[in-house]
Amino acid sequence: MAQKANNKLLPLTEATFYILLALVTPKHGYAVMQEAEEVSQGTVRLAPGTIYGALTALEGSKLITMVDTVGRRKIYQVTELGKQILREQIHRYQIMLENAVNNNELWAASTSGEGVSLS
Amino acid sequence: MAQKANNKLLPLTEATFYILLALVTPKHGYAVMQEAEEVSQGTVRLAPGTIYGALTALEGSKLITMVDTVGRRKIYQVTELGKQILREQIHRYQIMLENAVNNNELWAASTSGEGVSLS
DNA sequence: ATCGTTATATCGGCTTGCGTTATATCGTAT
DNA sequence: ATACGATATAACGCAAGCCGATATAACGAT
Repeated sequence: MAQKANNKLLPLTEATFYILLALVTPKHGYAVMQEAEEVSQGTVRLAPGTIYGALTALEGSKLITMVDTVGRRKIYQVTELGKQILREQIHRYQIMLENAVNNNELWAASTSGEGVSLS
Repeated sequence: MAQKANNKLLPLTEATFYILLALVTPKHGYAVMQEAEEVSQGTVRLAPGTIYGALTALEGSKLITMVDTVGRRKIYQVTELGKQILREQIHRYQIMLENAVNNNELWAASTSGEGVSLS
């Protein structure tokens, strides 16, 4: 359960996060692109260059591995290391959300005393 | 309430997120540095260059504004736009977490190292 | 079988963000 | 008053990440 040593690879970008998450089940680049856009509810859009660059980098870092090739399609899958990193990133998101939701000022209506007039 | 128009500024990096969050209450650069590191439980460490660069950029994007100067200290505070962006980013995190926790494969115990079993 | 269309991957450049280092100002003690 | 340590800001350069345009392969239609 030692999850402290890998922090060289953190934090993940949103794009990388979705790519890794999609590859929990094996698939090829184009499919990752589509799934990421779908599950993110359209908040992330992976351009071709983004995904293949990321895929190559991720493979270099051993977070994903190529498990098969179907025609010219390369099928990738997240490694155990990749899953671990993913879980650590999730934890980071949890910390951020805790801080955010506990910040009353952030959610309060801005009619209170501060009134910073926009110049 | 989906504010879709501001998405030019999203996603925020983790560093930027914590800076913005810290500036919900006005403070100067160095203080932001300390608070971010504290509330993030040490997961983010803002080097000097990181924070002042970000501060300048953020001011340019009108996400924060300088509300006062105390000696040579510049006191910044998040603007209403900044808060809005912050909330949108929080929503993005929520979506990511939902996807992650619902992914059973991710949390399943790995039986034997790398299962290269194709589906 | 050939052509046209869609799917899939690669390359190269541009932008942005981050960290390192250098510099200025403040507080405090003697 | 001055010197020293702590606090605060700024300028610079490198690397990473993201995207657009482009090339190649597969597939269906005629």
